[in-house]
Amino acid sequence: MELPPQYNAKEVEDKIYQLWEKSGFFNPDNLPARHKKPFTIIMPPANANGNLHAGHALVMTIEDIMTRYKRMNGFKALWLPGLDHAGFETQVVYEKKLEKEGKSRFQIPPEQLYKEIMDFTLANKTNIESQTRKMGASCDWSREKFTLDADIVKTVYNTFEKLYKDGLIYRGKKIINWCPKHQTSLSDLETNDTEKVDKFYYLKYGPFTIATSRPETKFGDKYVVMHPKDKRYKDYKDGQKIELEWINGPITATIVKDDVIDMEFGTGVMTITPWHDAVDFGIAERHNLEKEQIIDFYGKLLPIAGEFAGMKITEARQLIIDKLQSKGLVEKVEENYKHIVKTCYKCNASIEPQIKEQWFLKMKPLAEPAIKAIEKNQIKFMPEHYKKISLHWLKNIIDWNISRQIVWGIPIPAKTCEKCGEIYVDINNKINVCKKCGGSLKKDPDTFDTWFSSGQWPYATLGFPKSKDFKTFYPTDVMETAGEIIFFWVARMIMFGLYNTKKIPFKNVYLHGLVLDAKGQKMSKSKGNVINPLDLTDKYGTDALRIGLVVGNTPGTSLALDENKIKGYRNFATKVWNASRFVLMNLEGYKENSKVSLDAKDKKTLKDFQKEVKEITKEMDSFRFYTAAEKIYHYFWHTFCDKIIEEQKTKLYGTDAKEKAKAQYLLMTILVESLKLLHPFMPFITEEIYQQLPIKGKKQCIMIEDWPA
RNA sequence: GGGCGCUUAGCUCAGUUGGUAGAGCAUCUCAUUUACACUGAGAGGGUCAUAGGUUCGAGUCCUAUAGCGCCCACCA
Repeated sequence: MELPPQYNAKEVEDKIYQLWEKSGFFNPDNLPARHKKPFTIIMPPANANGNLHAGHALVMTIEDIMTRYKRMNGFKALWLPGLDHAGFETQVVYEKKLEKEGKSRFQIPPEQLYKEIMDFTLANKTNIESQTRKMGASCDWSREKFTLDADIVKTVYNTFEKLYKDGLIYRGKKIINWCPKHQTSLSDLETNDTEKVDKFYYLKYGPFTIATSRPETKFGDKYVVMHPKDKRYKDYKDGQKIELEWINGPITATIVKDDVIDMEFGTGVMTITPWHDAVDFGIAERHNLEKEQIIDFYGKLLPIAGEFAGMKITEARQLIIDKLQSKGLVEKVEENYKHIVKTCYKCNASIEPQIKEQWFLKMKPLAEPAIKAIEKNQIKFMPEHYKKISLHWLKNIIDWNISRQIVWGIPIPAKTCEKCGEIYVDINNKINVCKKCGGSLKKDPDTFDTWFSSGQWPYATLGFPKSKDFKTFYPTDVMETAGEIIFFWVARMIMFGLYNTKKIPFKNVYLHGLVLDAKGQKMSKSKGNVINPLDLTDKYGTDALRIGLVVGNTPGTSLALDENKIKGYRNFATKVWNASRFVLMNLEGYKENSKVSLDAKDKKTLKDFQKEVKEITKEMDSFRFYTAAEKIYHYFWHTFCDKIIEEQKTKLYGTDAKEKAKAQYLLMTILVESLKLLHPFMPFITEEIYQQLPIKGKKQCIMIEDWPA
C-alpha cells in the first residue's frame, strides 16, 4: 500500500467532497444508528450578493470543525446551510452595479427591479454554494434554506401577525433615520456616527441667542427651549409668547421649559425643529408641540423656506446665513466646530431625520425574557464579555423600525384604507375592502428590514412550529457568527426565539472576530488589501487555510490573516502526507490483529498519546479549537514524526520480525488515531489517507469514525 | 457622557480554578539527501504597560494611572 509521493490538494479535494456528498452523511437522517443525540448548528445565512470572503471562510471552518467533531462523537449532527436575500445590503450592491452602467433604480419599475435583483441573487447563490463546498463544509444541503423561500416567508408573516395581535407592532409617525440617497428609512443600527467639522452659527432669536450648525432647518422654529432651573431665564415663563424678527419676517415664538437642555452648552437656549431632529422631536412630543416638515425626502427645502424653497440644503445654507447677516441676526460664526453627525452606514451620506409613518416593533416586552434567559446563563457566550454587552444593549433597547422603502425584500403584509386610514394586517391576502367604511385598500409598499426575517432563522429553517425537525433539532446547540452582528442578529434571534417558541434558540453563542490582513488592517476594496480565501485554498489547499484560520484564533479577537502562516500549514499538510506515506511504506508483513507485546517504552508512548487525546478532547469540548488544533499539530509533527517515527526506524529496518511488528503496530495505531484527531481541522487530506489505509473494520469514511478516546 | 476590551519574545498571539513564563513566524549555529528541504538537531531573545494592594506565592485576583482600540448615546 503506497500513497503517491506528492499530495495534490486540488485533485483530492473535489474527489473527496463528492465522496462525502454521495455517502449522504451530511444529512443526519442517514447517519448510522449510533448517532442518536442531535447536535445542531444553523449556518448564518450568507448574503447572496457576492463572493465568499475571508470572514465566511472562518465561519465555514469553525462550524465545520464543531460539526465534524460532534458527528465523530456519535451525535446526530445537523449543520443547516442557508442564504440571505439581505434586503438593503443586496439592493445597495445592485444599485452600485446599476450606477456603473449609468442607470438608477428609480428609473426601473419596481416589479422589474425586483426580478432583476432576484436573478442577480440567484446567480450569486449558486456561486456561494459552490464556494462553501470548496471550504469542505459538511452541511446538509438537502435542508438548505433561503430567506425568500415560501415557508420562511410564511413563518415571518405569522410572526408579524402574532406581534400585531399582541400589540407589539404599531404604525407610528415618529422620527426616523432617512437616507436621502437610498430613499429609505434605516434602523438605528444602520447608521454610523461620523465626526464632521462645520461652522457653528450664533443667531439672534428675539432676546435670545441660539446656536446651530444647521441654519437651513430653522425656518419653522417657533419654540424656544431652556432649562427650568436656569436662573438667567427665570423671568420667562413656560408657554409665554414673544414676538421677534426671523429669517423670512416676524414670527411669534413660544417659551418651553425642558430639562433636556444642558445649561452649560452654548447659551443654554435653543430653538427646535421637531421634524428633523430626534432631540427636538422628543421635546415636541413631551410638550405636545406642533411639528412641521422643512426639508423634503430628497434633501430640498419646502415652500415654508420662502425664497429658498426647492434649493438643496447644502446650497441654501450660506445664502440663508447671508440673509440673516443682512438683517443683523448673526451674532458670530465659530469656524471648525466639531460635532457628530449620523451617516448612512452604506453610503456615508448624512442621515436626514424625518418624521414618517413606519412600522415599529415594541422591543421592551421582547427584551425582558431575553434579559432573564441571559442572566440565568441559559445561553453561554464565548467570549464571556459579550454577555455584558448584550445585556447592556437589551436593557437600553428602543423600538425598532422594521419597514424599508426598498423593493428587495419580503413585502409587509398590510393594507391601508384609502378613505379612512384603517390598517389591516393581511397575511393571506384576503381582505379587499375596508370593513369600517367600505373604502378601497392600498397595499403597503414597504418591505421588512432584512433582520426581521433573519432574526427568526433558527426556528424558521427548522419548520416551526410543527415539523419533526423542529422538535428534534430545536433549540440548536451553537450559534457561531461574527461579534460585529451581536445586536443586529444574535440579540434579535434570542428575543424572537423566546417570543415565538418559548425557548432559547441556541445554547451557546460563539463569536469570532474580524479577519484582517497580514498587517492587522481591515480589508477593504479601496485599500486593495482584500485576501480572497479561495486564492489561498487554490495555492495551499483548503486544509492548510482551515487550520491556519483556527490556530491561535481565540473567539472575539480579530485575526491577522498572513499568507505565510497558511504556507506554514501547507507544510504541515505535506508532513502529514509524508509521515503517513512512510508508515504505509513500511507495513511489509503487517498483520493488523496479530498480537504484539509492547516494550515498556512503547507502552509509555501510547500512554502519553492517550493523555494527549484526553487533553485535546477537553479543549474541543470547551470550544477551544485554537489550542486543540495547536496541540494536535505539535504532537503530530514534533512528537510523532520527530521522535516516535525516528525511534522506530531501527526496528523497522532491522531483521527481527517481532520487533518490526511492534513498530508497525505502534506507528499504525498512533497514525490512525491522529488522523481522526486532525480530521475536523483538515478533513480532505485525512480522508484521502484514511481511504488508503489497509485496516479492517474501516468505516465508509473517516468523517463517521469514532473520535479517539 | 456611558459601556466593553486590550497592553506578555522582533512580529502575530496563547496562557482554563493564582504554583518556576509558552507556540507559530522571524533571527542565529549546525546537519546535506534521510518518509518529508514544504527537512532535522540546537541556540538566543520577555523586570508579562506602570504604581500600589491581597497572598507563603500574582502574567493570572483587587485598586489606581497611562497608552491603544471597539461599542452605545437625543449636547442644539
